[in-house]
Amino acid sequence: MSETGSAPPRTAPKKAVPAAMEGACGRPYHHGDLSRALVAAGRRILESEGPAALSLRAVAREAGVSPAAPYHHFKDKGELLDAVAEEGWSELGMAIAQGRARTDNPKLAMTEIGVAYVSFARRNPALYRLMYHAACDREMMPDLAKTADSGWGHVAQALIEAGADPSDEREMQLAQIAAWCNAHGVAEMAGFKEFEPLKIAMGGEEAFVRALLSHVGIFARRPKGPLE
Amino acid sequence: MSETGSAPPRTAPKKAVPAAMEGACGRPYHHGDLSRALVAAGRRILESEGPAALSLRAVAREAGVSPAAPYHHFKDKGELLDAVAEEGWSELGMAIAQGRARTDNPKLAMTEIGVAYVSFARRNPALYRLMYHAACDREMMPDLAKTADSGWGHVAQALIEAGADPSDEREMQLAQIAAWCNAHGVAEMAGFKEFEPLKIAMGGEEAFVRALLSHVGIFARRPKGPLE
DNA sequence: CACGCATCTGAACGGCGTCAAGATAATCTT
DNA sequence: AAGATTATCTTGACGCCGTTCAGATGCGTG
Repeated sequence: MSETGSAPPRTAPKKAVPAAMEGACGRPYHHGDLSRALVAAGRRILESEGPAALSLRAVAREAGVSPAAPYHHFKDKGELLDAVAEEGWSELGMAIAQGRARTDNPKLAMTEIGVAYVSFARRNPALYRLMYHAACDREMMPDLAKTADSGWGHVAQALIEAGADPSDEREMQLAQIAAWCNAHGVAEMAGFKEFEPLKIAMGGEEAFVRALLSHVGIFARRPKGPLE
Repeated sequence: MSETGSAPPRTAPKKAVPAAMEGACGRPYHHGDLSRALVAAGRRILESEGPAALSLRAVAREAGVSPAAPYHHFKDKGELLDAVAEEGWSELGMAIAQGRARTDNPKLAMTEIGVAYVSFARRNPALYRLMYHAACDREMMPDLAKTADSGWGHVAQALIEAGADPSDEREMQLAQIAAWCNAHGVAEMAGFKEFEPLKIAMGGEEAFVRALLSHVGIFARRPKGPLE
């Protein structure tokens, strides 16, 4: 009961709907699977009203349940937000895969991955912030950085294809982390209002982001080699 | 009365203390200059109890005044936090200057600046987060990035000394922004618990940060030249 | 059908940000 | 020096928040 992510049907298929009382949308028996509805409601509020309006009560209201209902699916507000963040990380992983697939040239793979990362963060700024804080405050590392077939794996492979030495484990790890740091930095700062004129002068935000990333080293060609 | 930062004696010298009723510390007439006391209290709470405990009421409590007292010095909670953030940016500017002064080699200046930036953020994680959000959410750009003699100026000069072309205004601007993005990214992500083993294996956080920064391109030698 | 259990509601608690009205004390005017 | 003015602080209140708990509701099983 006080456990966290052990077994509650967070994403469970929920057997089957008892077939009755479908109120326009789908709300099976008591409510249906509230967990998913709550996560969705949270995301909707986050996008439309901003993070300041993302209260547990508001989420419950949006989902049409009482303020206490969420506590039967999440230990507290933080856990609900974690679920929203997790959904975000998963989508970011897919965005990265799509970005990687956008080019055949291995030398450009890192750039496309970086652009995809930043683009996702810029399209969902509030969500990205939530994701980052969830990953940072709790020790909850996103799957993105754990499973080989998600974003992290693509980064590793792109680094190898760009000439990194896969046998130097520490260097590989450092390069991956450095790439993540850079993408994160650009993702968060690309939205500053003060850069607007420069963005316009460069013909749009994507050009701006590409320039920033290419300045960054890892995302441009990087001939490898010792530091000095 | 409803004005914000027009004239209230935020940092004013306060003429003189009426000389009387000094209760152990310095509290001139009604309270003294509450503004400063509130900012200091806010910072103390932020450091000791974390950002979640940083409520306006807690700050007032810490400063020994009623919950409504701060409203005679700040329009709302946000403005008080902005004041805390501003103090932080000012200190970061000094930290950068100190970092720059740590080496005579112009080629290493950028690295030292980056290390100083990240080091400050790592020593004051909650404060740095507050600073970043203040700069990001409001359009309040920190002085760091405006006045020539603060951090920004040092970055520009370091870039020039490292071989950047000062006549190419756009490139200079981009390089500065890129440097800031990178430092920000490393500053925020260097604290991830999952990197702990790697940090230890590298002999401490500073070595880790230096490696990350050097991977980043701008902070290492960067031979300049077109992208491809 | 009756029972058990997961799910949801209603009411309540303390803490929060904020505001309006009143008290207090420093400054200004005369 | 005395009264008027103004800045400063307190008290009390409002609505919203996160959270808890006792009780209602209705699904699934025996």
